[in-house]
Amino acid sequence: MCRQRRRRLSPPGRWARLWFVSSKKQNKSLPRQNGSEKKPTLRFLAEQLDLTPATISMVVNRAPGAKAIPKHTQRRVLDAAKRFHYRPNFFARSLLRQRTFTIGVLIPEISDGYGAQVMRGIEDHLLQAGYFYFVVSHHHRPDLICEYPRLLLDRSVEGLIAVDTPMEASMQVPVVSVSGHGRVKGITNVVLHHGLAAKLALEHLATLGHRRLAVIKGQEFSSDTEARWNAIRREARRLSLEIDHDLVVALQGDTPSSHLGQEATEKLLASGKPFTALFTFNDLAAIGAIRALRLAGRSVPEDVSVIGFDDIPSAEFHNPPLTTVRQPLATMGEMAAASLLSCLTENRQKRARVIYVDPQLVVRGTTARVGVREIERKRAR
Amino acid sequence: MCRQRRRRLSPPGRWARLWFVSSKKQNKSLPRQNGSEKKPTLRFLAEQLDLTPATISMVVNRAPGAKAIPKHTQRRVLDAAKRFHYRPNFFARSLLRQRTFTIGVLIPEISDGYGAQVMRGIEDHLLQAGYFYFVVSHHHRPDLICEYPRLLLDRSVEGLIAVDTPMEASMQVPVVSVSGHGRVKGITNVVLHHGLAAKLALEHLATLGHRRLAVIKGQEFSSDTEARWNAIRREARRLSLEIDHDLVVALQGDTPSSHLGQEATEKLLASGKPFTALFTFNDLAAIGAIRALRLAGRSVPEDVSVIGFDDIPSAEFHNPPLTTVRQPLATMGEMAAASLLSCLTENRQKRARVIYVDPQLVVRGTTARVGVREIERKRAR
DNA sequence: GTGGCTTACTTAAAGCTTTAAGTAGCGCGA
DNA sequence: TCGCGCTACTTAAAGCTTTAAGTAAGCCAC
Repeated sequence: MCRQRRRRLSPPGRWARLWFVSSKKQNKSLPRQNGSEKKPTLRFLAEQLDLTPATISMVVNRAPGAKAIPKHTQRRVLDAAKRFHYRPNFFARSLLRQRTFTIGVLIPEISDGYGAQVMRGIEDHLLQAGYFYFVVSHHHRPDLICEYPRLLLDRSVEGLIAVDTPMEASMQVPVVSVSGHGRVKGITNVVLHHGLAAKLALEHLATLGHRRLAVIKGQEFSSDTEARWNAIRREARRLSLEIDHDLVVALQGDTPSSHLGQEATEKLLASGKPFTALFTFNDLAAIGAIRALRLAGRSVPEDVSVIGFDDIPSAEFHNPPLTTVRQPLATMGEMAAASLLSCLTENRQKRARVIYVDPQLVVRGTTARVGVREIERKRAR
Repeated sequence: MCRQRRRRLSPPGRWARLWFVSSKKQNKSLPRQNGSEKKPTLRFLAEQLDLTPATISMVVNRAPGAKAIPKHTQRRVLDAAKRFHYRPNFFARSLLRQRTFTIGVLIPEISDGYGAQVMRGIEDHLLQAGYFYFVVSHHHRPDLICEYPRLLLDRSVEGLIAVDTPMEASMQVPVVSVSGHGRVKGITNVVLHHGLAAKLALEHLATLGHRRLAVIKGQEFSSDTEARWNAIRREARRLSLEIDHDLVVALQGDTPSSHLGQEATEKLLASGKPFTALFTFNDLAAIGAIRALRLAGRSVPEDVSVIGFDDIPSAEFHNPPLTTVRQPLATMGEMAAASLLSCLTENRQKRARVIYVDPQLVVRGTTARVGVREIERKRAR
């Protein structure tokens, strides 16, 4: 059956057709009860123009097949598409093409400085490349860490970015980790060069004359905790800095906050062991630590030097401005996104690998030459 | 044609069928070249079990129609679904049901304290309700503010949440604003009670003896700027606080940062006009302002009291801790999400409205009784 | 006057799920 | 032996788009 022909040949046929069309049209284009106009579909457009959906599709997509459609028909189609604000249904298209241009992002918190910075990099890259993303924050809850990847896969994300989040190997889509837990088969990992970070921080402290160092480690669940601590120990040994067993504590608690750093520091002080420098797992903790030190009557940096980690935006404007090891968090997010997209577009079987990024020491106001009393003590020896 | 019957009746028919099935199966279940197993579909399951997709669908969804399916068949289906890790295709389902359980969120930045806090509330509520969301941050770029809503609608989001982002009225989906620009027809708006905010802050300052107030307004593009400034003026008049024309400046610049507050404060100081209190548009600006004041030799709060706005997480741990007007940002995000979802599920034609939330004054360490010099000057009068 | 080319489309299937409506076969009662 | 009702499913359409393959009509050439 070729409607077009019939129409050309027989006006009555045409009228019949038009009657049919308009009765259908009523069904289709009437505002729905709930008030919002239904979106126009290819078929609706086709009926309006007395063509078939296939034709419309080829024209609006400028598909190769559209070459066979004469210019005036193309214009007719394009005009109608504009007039009715036609936009292709993303889901129908995804269903057919098996592409969704959607990525899932797993992160402990979006709302703290760390997560937010990484997200910025991820977002930048993804949106620019025409991808959208779902974010889910799991607050380190194991049930959510297990469930969310499934839910994201249900929504046909094409890939996953896991920020500071443990992942199993066997996902059906490419996965890139930022600060991932160890090497996992098939997962590309963007991680900081912890060795360099430790070197930068500890050499800085050593140069300032510090010998007795306290350390606040991260929580168990954080991917960086172990690697960083190992790097610190190694570096301390190399520089013959003392790290007393009692002067190493870990952050306790799930929600990122300076309170955790404050509490950890109180433990450190309670040990009674002397220290002149403190290296914390992140800036948030450093800021809390400074408060604890001050409340205990020690001034920063005169009595104790403090080095943070991350360089979150508020570090610079803290009083005194925080000396810290900068992680290029936004860049790491960007790299993760870029790496993931290249997995998707290029040869899919790209080797999983580790991408190292270099930290940077940012010296500000919370580190200083070791205090006078300490110097005197050293001379006495 | 009833395959099942034929099978039961004639073994040869069954073999033919099985041969057909297994040849098809090969097509379907073979690992694809790109390495990842294709996801099993209803049809695949149906072929495995020699049933039709409809049956499988009803069973796995526990649809009313499944009552007619005997238990042992149900078990067979459910077992197969589990064995092959069957998960329904979200897109096919959305296409049919015309529901996507997806929301779009428009926000200037996710990565600053303000945006991140609001997002936290939004995310909490949305994920709990089974919705996912796309976030896009537009950095106040007009082209993006115009384009992103369209892109989100293309992806069939069911609603939009606009955080501090101007929106037109005519979206095809429900829209809820947080700190929206003015009243827009059809858009529900979650806004702070600016009158109360101004009252809390200025009464606090007045009680401390301050008379000469400087103000840092927000940028033009920020929705709250005007409303808050009007409220401050009204309240200042009521309390007969002076606000010299030269002691009102606006933040300049697109990227949220304490630098903007520092620069604004430098302008204030350059005017040469005296002031003993400063009310800033947000905490970030307050923190920058404190730095500028200190660099100019004025201590906070001894010489100048500073009040911020928002109560971002770092406010509490600033040194000195920041006195500020707390916006319940996470709650506002939650309310926006809740309001949007109720639009979607309840009677769709819910009246657009304004939801006011109350700020709270958080007195910390950056406000104090007006300084000695100022008191002497007052006495001299 | 028929074969073949061109033009301008159309057809049909695929992608996957859901749902109302249909039906083959069987057992039972009249 | 017909009809009814039940069981256990199946069928077909809908939701919207894309694509390869098909084709009606007209025209030209031989």
